[in-house]
Amino acid sequence: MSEELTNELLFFFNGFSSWENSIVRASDLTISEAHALEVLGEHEKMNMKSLAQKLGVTTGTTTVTVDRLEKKNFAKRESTQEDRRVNLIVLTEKGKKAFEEHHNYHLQLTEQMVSVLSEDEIRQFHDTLKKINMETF
Amino acid sequence: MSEELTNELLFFFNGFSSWENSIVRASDLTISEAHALEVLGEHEKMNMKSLAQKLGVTTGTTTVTVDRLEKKNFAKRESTQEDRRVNLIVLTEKGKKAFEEHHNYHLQLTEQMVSVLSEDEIRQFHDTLKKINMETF
DNA sequence: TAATATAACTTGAATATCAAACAATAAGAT
DNA sequence: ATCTTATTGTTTGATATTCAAGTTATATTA
Repeated sequence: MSEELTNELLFFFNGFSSWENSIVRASDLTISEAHALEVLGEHEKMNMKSLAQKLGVTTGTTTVTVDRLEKKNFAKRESTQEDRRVNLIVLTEKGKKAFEEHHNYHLQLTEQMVSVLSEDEIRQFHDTLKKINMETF
Repeated sequence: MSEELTNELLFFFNGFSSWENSIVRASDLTISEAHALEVLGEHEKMNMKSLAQKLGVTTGTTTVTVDRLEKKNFAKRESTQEDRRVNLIVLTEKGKKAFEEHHNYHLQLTEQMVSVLSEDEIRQFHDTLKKINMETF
């Protein structure tokens, strides 16, 4: 029952991961830089702690990643008056452009995935994902 | 149009990755060992090259991973008459058990995901995934 | 003010990964 | 048959990824 669905799901995740890795390797970003960029692109300003949480890694790891993003000029740290311990990370123009480009690849993958589906199937698939995301993750 | 669906997909993949990582960290396997185990558990015997391909890494990387699996007694290399360059990797009893345990977690996650869906939705979801997997990955 | 908590960084160590070079073996060509 | 080329897997050297634990600076609470 669930066995077959599980295998399809694993194949799906696996396919996505491989695709993602090959996209990233073809860019001038490393994997963790790309992951950080994906998150930062969706948020105007973000402190280290919430970025770390979103990425599912420790703040120490995030420090290293943001160091590199900063060195490569994709992002920069901004301090804030309210709490002087906090660093807000913002994307530079270069960072925003890199995010857009990366995001476009995601859009293209989505288009390719749904190209085999009918309008109805797409809608249904979207609804199902929403439900699962709300409930499970 | 595709924008929203893309975001749900990214959230979905992200949720799965985080879940997978936390499961693995709670076990006595590393991430790459677990990935190799996932593949090896589905194949009786597998040579290094095809294992590397399935994992989406180089054979050099796979050598290291299999070395550790072997050292930890989860798998072993077997040589073959037909082609003496080839190493066939097989799981030990301990490896098979670890695979089963890991796979059970996947089954549980699937159950949890579909618990919000109707019978019809589950069938539809399954069909859609099959189509996408066939076409895209 | 003193004690405690929090945000981010640093350090040291283990893993993960790649590209390139290498060794052993197989397959194909002349 | 032997010479050349291709393939399988390992090794090497380098970089990247990550964590846990400890540190520093700043906030919050008692």
